[in-house]
Amino acid sequence: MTSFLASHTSPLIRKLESIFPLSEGERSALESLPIQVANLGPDQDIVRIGERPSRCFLIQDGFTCSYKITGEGTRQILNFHIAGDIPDLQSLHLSVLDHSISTITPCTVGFIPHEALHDLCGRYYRITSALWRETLVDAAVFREWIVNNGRREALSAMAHLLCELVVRLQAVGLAQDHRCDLPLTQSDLADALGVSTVHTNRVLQDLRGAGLITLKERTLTVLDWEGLKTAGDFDPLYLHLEPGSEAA
Amino acid sequence: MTSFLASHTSPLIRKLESIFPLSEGERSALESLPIQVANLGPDQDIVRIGERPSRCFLIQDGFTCSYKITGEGTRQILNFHIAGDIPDLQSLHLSVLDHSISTITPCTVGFIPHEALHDLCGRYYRITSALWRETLVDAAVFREWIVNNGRREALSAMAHLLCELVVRLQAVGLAQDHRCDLPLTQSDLADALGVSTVHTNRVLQDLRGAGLITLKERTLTVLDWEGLKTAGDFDPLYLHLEPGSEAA
DNA sequence: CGGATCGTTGAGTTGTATCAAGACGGGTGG
DNA sequence: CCACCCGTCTTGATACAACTCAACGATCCG
Repeated sequence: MTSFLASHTSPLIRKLESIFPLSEGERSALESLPIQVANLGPDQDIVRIGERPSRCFLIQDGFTCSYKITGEGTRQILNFHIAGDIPDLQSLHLSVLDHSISTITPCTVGFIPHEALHDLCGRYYRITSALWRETLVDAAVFREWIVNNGRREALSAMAHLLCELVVRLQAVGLAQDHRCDLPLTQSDLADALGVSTVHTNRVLQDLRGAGLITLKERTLTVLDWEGLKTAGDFDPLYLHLEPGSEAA
Repeated sequence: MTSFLASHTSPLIRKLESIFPLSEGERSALESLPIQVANLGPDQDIVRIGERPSRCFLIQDGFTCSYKITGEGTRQILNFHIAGDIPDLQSLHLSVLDHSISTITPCTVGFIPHEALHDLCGRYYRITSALWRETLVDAAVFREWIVNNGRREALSAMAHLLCELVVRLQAVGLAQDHRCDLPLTQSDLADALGVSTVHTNRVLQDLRGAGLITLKERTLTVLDWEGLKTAGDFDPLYLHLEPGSEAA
């Protein structure tokens, strides 16, 4: 189930290269990061709240989500993570995890020891900056989700979430022409928006009825991108994408 | 209204020292940061969404908040900031601001050029780590606010928010015995929780009626700390405070 | 003293939750 | 290969949390 391999850092290298061109030394340091690849099943916790991890993981394939469970037992999803993301990069400087992260689909992930990352950051300030920036973009997404959960009604919030997912998937080549594989259940979407699954179902029907999307058999197609953006009050500014990777 | 002064970085130095003891070099580098102090009036934007700032600001005194305005014109407050915070530290690596920050009370802030911070970080990896950590704690607070807005009812969310404010104020010496100055209007609280001001008013009355708090003339007193924590489903883990600064 | 801001209250409305039940579909074991 | 099961999606009926609108009281400040 688990194997040691060098040079499984390509999703990370690609991401950093979209921010600045890597030097020889930077590239080879990244390529020689020790990384332990694992294949995980669906709906399986990767790390849990309260733990003190000694490594981060890089998603190579699949969907994961960060979440918390309230005292009343309801789940709130905090973010979805896709290929190229390092969902628990924060654990590099926050010793205790304040949320859990679980797979949604089966996933391939690569574990990288904190020690190796600290070593890398100590030597290359630009890589530190780039990794720091990654965590700052995550924070920007959290901010937008506060707005989504606090000030948008369910229909608008759903439209916004779908816009975000399409743009992010497009940025890593997992969506084309506003169409993508979206392996989320209505219950996952409900827990991301903080609404019930019943209401999620009705909201999706409304979006379909308005001719904005189709969503079946885990495939999302945006039929009317401008309409969906308007319905969701969506402005991709907060995703801080580099020019070029943005959606039309 | 604005003056140049050296050595106005003491709130920052105190904060970093709570994480690790500073070396001679680190301390003197921090003390010699160029900082431009300004006194600002209440309800005044410090930075605005869309701007590309070339400096960060450190709060020396007063309350500020980060916020966004939705397409429908409603405000969502994303976080409150108090003395010692650097609310737009993220602008060091994200060129465009994705939200605005405004004063609530009159404030004293110190502006620090990005250039000086980059220079400092390039020379001292531990300071980089500490500043990075600050932004990670902010992100952890955003995560908790997603839960607050998504999965808690207004009464519970209000209790949670008040718990957070008391603990954070206590950590910087601005609250004692679960009592503090809280210069927020009900409208501010409403915009933080994503509810209407009318409902905020009623929720506060419920908390008073339950004997959990008093709140008048801008002074919050928690009468029943355990009760408020329970009502708000509050666990301070996500604030990542150092042991010692935590509330009882 | 008048105006502005903030807090409070009541009445009616809307968005969303809950409960309950059935439909659909894919996988598994007999 | 069929029967069954389980997770997911869907629908209807009812209940509740929170919103809006409107008005009024309290304070503070110029």
